Amino acid sequence: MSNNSYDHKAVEAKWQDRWEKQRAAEVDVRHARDKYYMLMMFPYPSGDRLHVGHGRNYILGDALYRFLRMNGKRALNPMGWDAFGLPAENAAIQRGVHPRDWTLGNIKVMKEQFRRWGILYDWSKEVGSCFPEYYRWNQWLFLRMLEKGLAYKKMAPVNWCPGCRTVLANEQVVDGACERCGTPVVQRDLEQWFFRITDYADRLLAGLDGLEGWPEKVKTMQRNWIGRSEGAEIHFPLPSLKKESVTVFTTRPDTVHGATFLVLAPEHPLVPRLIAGRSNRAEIEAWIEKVRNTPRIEREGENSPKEGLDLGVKALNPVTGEEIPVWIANYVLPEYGTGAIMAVPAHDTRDLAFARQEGLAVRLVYHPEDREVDAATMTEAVLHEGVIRDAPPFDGLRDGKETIGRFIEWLEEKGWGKRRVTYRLRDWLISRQRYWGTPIPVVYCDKHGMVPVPEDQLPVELPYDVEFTGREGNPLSRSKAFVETKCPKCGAPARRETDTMDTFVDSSWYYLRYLSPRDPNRMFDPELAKKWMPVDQYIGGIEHAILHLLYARFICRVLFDFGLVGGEEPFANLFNQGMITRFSDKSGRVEKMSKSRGNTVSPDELIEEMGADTERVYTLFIGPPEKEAEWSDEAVSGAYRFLTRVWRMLERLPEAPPTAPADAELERDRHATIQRVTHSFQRFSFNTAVAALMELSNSLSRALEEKTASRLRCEETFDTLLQLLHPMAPHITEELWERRGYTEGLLETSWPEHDEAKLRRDRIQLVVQVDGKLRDRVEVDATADEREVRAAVLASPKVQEHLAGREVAKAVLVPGRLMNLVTRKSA
RNA sequence: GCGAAAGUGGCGGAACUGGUAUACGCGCUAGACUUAGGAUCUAGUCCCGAGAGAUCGGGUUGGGGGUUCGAGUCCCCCCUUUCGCACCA
Repeated sequence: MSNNSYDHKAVEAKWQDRWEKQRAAEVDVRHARDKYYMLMMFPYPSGDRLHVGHGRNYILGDALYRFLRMNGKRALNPMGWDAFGLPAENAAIQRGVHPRDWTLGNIKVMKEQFRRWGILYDWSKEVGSCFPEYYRWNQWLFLRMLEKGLAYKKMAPVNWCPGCRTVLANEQVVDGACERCGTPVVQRDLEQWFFRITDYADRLLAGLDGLEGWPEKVKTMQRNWIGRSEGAEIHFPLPSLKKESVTVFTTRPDTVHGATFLVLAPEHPLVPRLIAGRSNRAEIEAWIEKVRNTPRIEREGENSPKEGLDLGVKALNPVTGEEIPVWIANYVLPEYGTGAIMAVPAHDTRDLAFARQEGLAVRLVYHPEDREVDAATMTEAVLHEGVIRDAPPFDGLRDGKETIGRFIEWLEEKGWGKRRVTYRLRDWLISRQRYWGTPIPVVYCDKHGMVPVPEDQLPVELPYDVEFTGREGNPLSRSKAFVETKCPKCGAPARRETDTMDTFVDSSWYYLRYLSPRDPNRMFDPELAKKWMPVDQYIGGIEHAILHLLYARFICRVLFDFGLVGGEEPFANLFNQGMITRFSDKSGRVEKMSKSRGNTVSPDELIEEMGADTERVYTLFIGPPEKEAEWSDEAVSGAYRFLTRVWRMLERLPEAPPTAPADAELERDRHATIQRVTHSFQRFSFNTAVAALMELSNSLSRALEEKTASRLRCEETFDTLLQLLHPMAPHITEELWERRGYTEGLLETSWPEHDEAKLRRDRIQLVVQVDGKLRDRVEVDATADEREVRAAVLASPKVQEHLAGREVAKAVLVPGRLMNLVTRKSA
């Protein structure tokens, strides 16, 4: 590196090496003077090559980390791997590589990429969810939750491929068929494990209000996902089943007398009994089976037709005493509410559509004393047709919630129903019929049934020696060595559970493990957790807005209830960076950068050609980080040119004269830039920070060119430029800093502070407006009072010209900025 | 349909609490240095009109209205785009 041209390859290799050797980011969590906990999302080491779009997340985080470091915060910035998952198992089936080897290989590749981006992680805290030292604590957590009734088993449908005789993930089902063999997929009920997240629905909802450091967007998405709705459940007796009744949930109990039929989900538990003696039973069952096997996406789709069958059974509307038909239909979902609805066609568009289609009665509910029927609550179509109009038997029905509340009380008095809140949120299904995940630590014994694995027998390790065919179910269930075990209670031969856990279990508590990654005795250290939690800054993609972030909030509350963490919320501040897009030749559109769309840019080639610093600066400069940004191949060179100019400036510094007239001007620019860049960093506005630094570089370049600043001033400005630029372009700045003769690295320097006094000018430019229009600029003393300013303004010939003799009715002075003369008499 | 965010030059985008709209960069144009350059440097670059010229006048932040001395920014209506959710009873 003896020559003077900018050899980015040599510079970057040198500093990446040095940071690695110095282990530049390590923090002793026990002695951290200045707690600041940063978190990048827990990446999945997929086999796909990383592209520059992925880089945005990490580059942004690293810029922030370096900024914090220079501001005296020894931030904790760990990285680890969400290493379990489906792609590893697919790779094993397709390429015969063991999931573990495949995953470890990918981790290596990704770490190397991080190194080449110049990103500093605290690798002494590295964790990987596929290692027994990590996943044993998933198992431990599971056992604790089982103990508290937060983990339980129930029947739930899975996608089943009869061809491969195996369970498929939703993404493996293409157009209702198995992606591998093309056999139509059917729904099959299996007993599966769940976490009772619905018990925490209200707390998860309430907690969102306190999360001031989260984007509104994400909070709204979580609120909608939880989907709390208030209403009532109402019982409709079934005369044919004696004491049984159908319980429905409704948000509009006040319309119950308009209920002209009931609709049950085909999966509703009462259905088999209702059709027990019927002649067309077989026909109905076949139809139910067909609906059940309709892929969920299709069944829930907006445009899929409503289909239903009359069960030929009657139910009693408790309020009207009328007998109404009971139907089953595909548009009623078993998971929501009670899996049954009262259909009020006059007040619900879906019920109306169905009633029309099937020729069912429509009854409008209104009160005789209401002059106008509440049109908003009623389907418009009803108004145009003859329908039965009926007054409710209860005279409290008017507008609004209060009425509904009183109505529910009335229902409760009569014993016909009661208040109820339901959630869209369902319990978290954690069972996966897969090999590559955390084994669920329970054993089945003929005598004792399901027996939890005792804590001292953890971890239940995944066997390595397993065969991957993609057929005949879970590979784990074919491993004799794994399945065959002894009952922990009686020692009799028993079978292990072969379901493994959803990887969202792994990622819902990893931030706690970073604090004591090698602790063999505990999931994490509660003392350290209390000290470091919540995470101060979490950075990641919007794609995790709901599932991951909701599960992590849930598990944090569970751990809080266990007394292991000090707060219910894991992440105080959340930042979601936008995606990088690029024009795709395939589709002819600008789209999210991805391998399948063929519009990726490889960091390898870019780094080879222009360097990691160029990629970093461009990525930060491209636009506001929370928004999407379109990658432009040409614009990248702007960042490269900027860095080259900075590089060349070093050898131009000696050209500056010992003393110079406009010293103060450059000094003001320097301080203004410090202020702007610092402020930009605090707002995550990296694009404007880069712009400000380009401006300072331009100013310095001009000063050198025109010899208007002294040598010392130029050197000082250059040094500041290097410091401010360091978080974005760490390699080149460290190299130049060293060449400037400093022995201490830039990371160890403290972030420059601006001096208000240096920003002040003796004379300032003031904008002059006449009736709000810009007419002139005048120079006045910075200390001038209103009278003096006014005198200076009126002295301007241009102003006089535009006043054209009119009288000034009012003069508005914005100190330091402008004066507006208002004439406004005749106008 | 419901919810959220956003519309500024040829392009990506600046403009902190209302106060010089278009910073910075890309692209483009002209010139310089070059055997050459997709290298580098210099100058110019929102639109319309006037002027040889420095300059001068007018207009412009999706459209319309309002508040204000003053609106890209605040309020109301409309249009468009993007994202999220959805047979949720």
